[in-house]
Amino acid sequence: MDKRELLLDTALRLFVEFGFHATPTSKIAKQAGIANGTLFYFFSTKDELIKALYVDIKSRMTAYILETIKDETSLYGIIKGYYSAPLYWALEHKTEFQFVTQFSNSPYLNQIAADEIQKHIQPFLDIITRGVQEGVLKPIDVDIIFALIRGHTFSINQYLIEKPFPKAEQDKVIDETFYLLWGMINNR
Amino acid sequence: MDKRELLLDTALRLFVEFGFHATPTSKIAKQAGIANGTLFYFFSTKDELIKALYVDIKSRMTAYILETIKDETSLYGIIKGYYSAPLYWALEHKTEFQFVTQFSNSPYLNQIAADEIQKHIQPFLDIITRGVQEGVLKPIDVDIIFALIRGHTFSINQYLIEKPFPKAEQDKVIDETFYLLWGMINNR
DNA sequence: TTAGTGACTGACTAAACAGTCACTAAAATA
DNA sequence: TATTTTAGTGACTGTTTAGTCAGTCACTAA
Repeated sequence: MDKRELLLDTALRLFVEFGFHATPTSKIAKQAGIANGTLFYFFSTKDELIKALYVDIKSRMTAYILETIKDETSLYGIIKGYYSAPLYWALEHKTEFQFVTQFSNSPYLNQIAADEIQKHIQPFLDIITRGVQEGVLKPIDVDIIFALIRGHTFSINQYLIEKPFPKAEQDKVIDETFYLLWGMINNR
Repeated sequence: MDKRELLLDTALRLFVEFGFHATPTSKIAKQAGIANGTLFYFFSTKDELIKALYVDIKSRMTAYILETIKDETSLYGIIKGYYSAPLYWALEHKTEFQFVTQFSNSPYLNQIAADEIQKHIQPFLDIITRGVQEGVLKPIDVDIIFALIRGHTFSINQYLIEKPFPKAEQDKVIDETFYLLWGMINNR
């Protein structure tokens, strides 16, 4: 791991544990075993570091999701992937997921360009639109369906964090909650 | 509005706009037109102010929800109330709701005693438990049902913020999304 | 009328902070 | 080999910060 990565990794853990306000750059550098000035060599300001961390994590998560669904052909399979892949990723990357949640619900999110966010969700919106057009999904506003699926993911992630299960049971929870979700949006 | 309230109100708006890290106590006092020292007369530290604000808002929201559902007798009505009342409250108190969201997803939440949180949600958990026992709700883990309802509320709140509708249409969205939610958890 | 109280003030301070800068050591390029 | 670029250092600084404190003032009640 090079020093830039090491800084990002250390910052991640400190931000999640103490919050942005209570994590000085000096503490990040010290804990990473890297000189103070090096942090500012890689990131011009503390805010830049925070934003870079978000973009970095977000793109890794997106890559994982796209990799997971790449062989799915049915709408059902793709939507299930978009629901469950983030959950599996979150279980393996708890701190990262928590950071993204923290960041997304803070005023920092406004500092990320709208199209940077849009580009991550657009493919999924297209899929939902197709689902509605083909009559597989209920004829509801696409943004509502999107919000519901995403909300479902966050809810169940929260549930799985608060009640840690063995792996096999986790899979069962994810499967069964998708079944509930699918029942809600699917056009029977 | 007395000075304590004025400070809380000013802090609320600044925290939501700039975040905890970028809102110094001096800025809060100045913007409220109150002396610096007065802030520390009412709140011993900045952290205390932040926590007091959370507790204050949370209890006002809970009071509103309980008031809304107090005459409901059916499980259907109560659960609908627990879903929709926060949404109506959030629409009238956007900044407050955003603050609670921001706070809840930050490490500050850990500083709030677990039983302080529990006391707000316990009555609702009891209702859900009754619903499952009576066979009105699907036989699923009560905490899952709770997580799903709460997640639904957050999702639709987000949707309503991003797509502002006229009042009549808002009501329609809330009603129809509750219908979807009810279909998912109700034991047909 | 005096003594006390609680709300409130704003100048002040010590510590902490983000960010700078002059400097190296090593690697890439010429 | 000589020169430039890149990665990295850590002591330093100017500013900002949370929090303090000595004191004012309106009011109360004995």
